[in-house]
Amino acid sequence: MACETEFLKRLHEAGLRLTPQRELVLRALHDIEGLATAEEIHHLVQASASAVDISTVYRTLDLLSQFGFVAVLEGEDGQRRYELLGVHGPHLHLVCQRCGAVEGMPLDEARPFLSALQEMHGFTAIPEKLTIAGLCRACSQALEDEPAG
Amino acid sequence: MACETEFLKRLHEAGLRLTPQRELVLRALHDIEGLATAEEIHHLVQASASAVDISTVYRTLDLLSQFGFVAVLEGEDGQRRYELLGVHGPHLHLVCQRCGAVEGMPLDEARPFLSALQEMHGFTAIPEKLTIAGLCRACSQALEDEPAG
DNA sequence: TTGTCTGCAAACTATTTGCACCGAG
DNA sequence: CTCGGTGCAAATAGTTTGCAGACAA
Repeated sequence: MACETEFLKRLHEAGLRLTPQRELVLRALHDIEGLATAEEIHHLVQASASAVDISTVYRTLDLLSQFGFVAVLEGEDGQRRYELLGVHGPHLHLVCQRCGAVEGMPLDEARPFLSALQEMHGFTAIPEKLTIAGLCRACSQALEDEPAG
Repeated sequence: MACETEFLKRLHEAGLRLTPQRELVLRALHDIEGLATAEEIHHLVQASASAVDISTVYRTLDLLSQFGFVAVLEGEDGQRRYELLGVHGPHLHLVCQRCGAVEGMPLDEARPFLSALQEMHGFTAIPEKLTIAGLCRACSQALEDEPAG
């Protein structure tokens, strides 16, 4: 986990410390390999250290997002999801509104679109934040077959 | 407001009624011409009828979104924003993370990208839900001039 | 010692729900 | 008379905050 060394460095720069709790949150994010809610992360952390409070998880996630180590996404259900950046290469998320599946899409495929945003609107998108709602292949097919959904 | 006639029709089809409260919510959405929180809508409605409760606003917004008349977006601050569809033409939103400005972008400009999603991932995006976080022209310039932000 | 970090409990906030009454068809 | 709709109040649920004690530099 090279991310841990990076984290430690950034913490030190800011006069902060790398505590076991913070390590565990980082590890949980690393293990999950994708989007996770604070509660899910908390759950995973508690498997190793049951005394860790969820408020500590929130505080650590806040720290990690300030450092730019994790992306924070607003879910359709009003819950935030967190994801460790830089582990699986830059990507954005396709979220199916029907089954909830989340597919990662390499950023390169969106590059022309993001450039167009820049050129036509002077808008610099933050791709880690980009979440696209829609229907996955399976679900759009299912809805075609049975339109009375 | 042609939308009102449409709304009435859909309500009747479902055996529901067009009440003054529902009319006011629709009018508020129409007047705002963009994204608004439930609270903002409630505020506007109360200017005409101070007794209307915010729970009624929520219930009406829910109804409108079920009918596909309004889009519901999750804001960065954990608040939902609502927008009447079909009034300003299909568009998506560019939200500046620094100043909070929201710019509308015609859907046509995103069409190639949405087609690519379909072809490469079999994913059918719901463009009304598409919110792109980033920096507007002014703010990205401001950050360049003064990187110690 | 100095300051950060933590767990706990309580506060907050946006949203949802239960319920009794009102009112249109 | 029958049901849908409303306001009110209370419940939820995710997240944030205040605080006293624990702990590292």
